[in-house]
Amino acid sequence: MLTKAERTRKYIIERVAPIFNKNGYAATSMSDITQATGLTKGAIYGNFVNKEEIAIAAFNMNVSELLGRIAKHQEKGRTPLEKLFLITDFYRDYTEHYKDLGGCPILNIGVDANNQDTKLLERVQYVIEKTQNNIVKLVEWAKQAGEVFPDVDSKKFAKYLYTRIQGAIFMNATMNDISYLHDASDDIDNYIKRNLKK
Amino acid sequence: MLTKAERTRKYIIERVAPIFNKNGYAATSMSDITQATGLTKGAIYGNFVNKEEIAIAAFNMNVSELLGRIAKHQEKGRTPLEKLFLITDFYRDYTEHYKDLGGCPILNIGVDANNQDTKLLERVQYVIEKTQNNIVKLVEWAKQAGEVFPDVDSKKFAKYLYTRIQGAIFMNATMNDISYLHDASDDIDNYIKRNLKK
DNA sequence: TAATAAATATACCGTTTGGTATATTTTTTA
DNA sequence: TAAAAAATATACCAAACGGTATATTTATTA
Repeated sequence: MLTKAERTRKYIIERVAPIFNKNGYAATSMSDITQATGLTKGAIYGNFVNKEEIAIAAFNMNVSELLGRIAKHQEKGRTPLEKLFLITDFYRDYTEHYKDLGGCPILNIGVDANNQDTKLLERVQYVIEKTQNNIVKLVEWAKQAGEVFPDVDSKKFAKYLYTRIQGAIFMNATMNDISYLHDASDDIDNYIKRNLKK
Repeated sequence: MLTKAERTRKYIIERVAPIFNKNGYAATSMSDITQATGLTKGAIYGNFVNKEEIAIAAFNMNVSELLGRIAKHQEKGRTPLEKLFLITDFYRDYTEHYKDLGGCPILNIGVDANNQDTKLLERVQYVIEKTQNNIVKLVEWAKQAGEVFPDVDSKKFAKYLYTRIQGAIFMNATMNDISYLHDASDDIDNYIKRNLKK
């Protein structure tokens, strides 16, 4: 069983994660945090050394939540290629996830932490690298399964997929227009069908 | 000739624009502004009603500077198709411009102003809309010039181009890797050659 | 160049900031 | 259930926040 402090810590992060994601680091104040949690500064600083640690924990939670949802969505597919298509499929109704997470943590914190917070930026970079590697693994698996041409540059494809989606996420968020995500998903699907699929 | 106030106003904006672009609204303080300009609060508030007005003026300057550079780069081309290719060509060494502007104002302020500042967000949306319309006009011109197939969906293409580039700008900024921009430019060029060009 | 107007500097305002020392309460252990 | 430990609340800190009233300086006009 979790200790009281562990439960409180988790509770704080859950409550605060969407706020940091929406507002960014500087625009999220300690009083925002006490207000959202109903706790006092004593409780907050008893569980975190400073504001930055809360922001990092919040980002980590947002990311694991997002990646968890993608992984769950991918369970519908059996073959690696099916799982690949389920990534773009996930982002087709990203707005739903967008709402309760308070936006895309990679985009929001990536931009927010740039020139501001080294630790946070390094975490963002790590997550992007890791996510791209997962796509690489999927493509390599698809090669072995004979679903994809063996000469495909899986790293280059992973970067393409990720970048195409992130651009669409930004445009969707800024222009409040879901079609950017739909078009991106369609594009990537067509790319796979034309250039990867045997 | 400009009045003293007009010169000061311009000077303040020039000095402050990259700071707002890098740090975002909340993380840029009035003391950052007085420090960067060497002026006092009296001088600042004599020329602007509040911090938000400075931020908007800074964004406007960053955008017109960026769009001005693109327009200048496009002057090298004569036909509409040449001018289209010069857009992607511009972004191939965007890092250079990235440095002295303090990043891409559309990306940075688009993300920063979301959920934070309505006026700024509306300005970002307006600029995106306008920029996309410029691409639409260019494609329509290319159609009339017989360089591009008449059945091309110019609006959809403009959205694609813009989104593909913005994604690459984000990835370039976050991962500090120029290859994202190179690949994006190459992709778009190939797309034009395969789907637009007669 | 003297008077007027415009622009900038100074000194201050109340509020909020992130953070902390300590008192109190709650949970755990014996 | 009593004592010890852990967790939370209270009350406070100096510094920084955005903003303003007014004094001083600099430009402009006559």
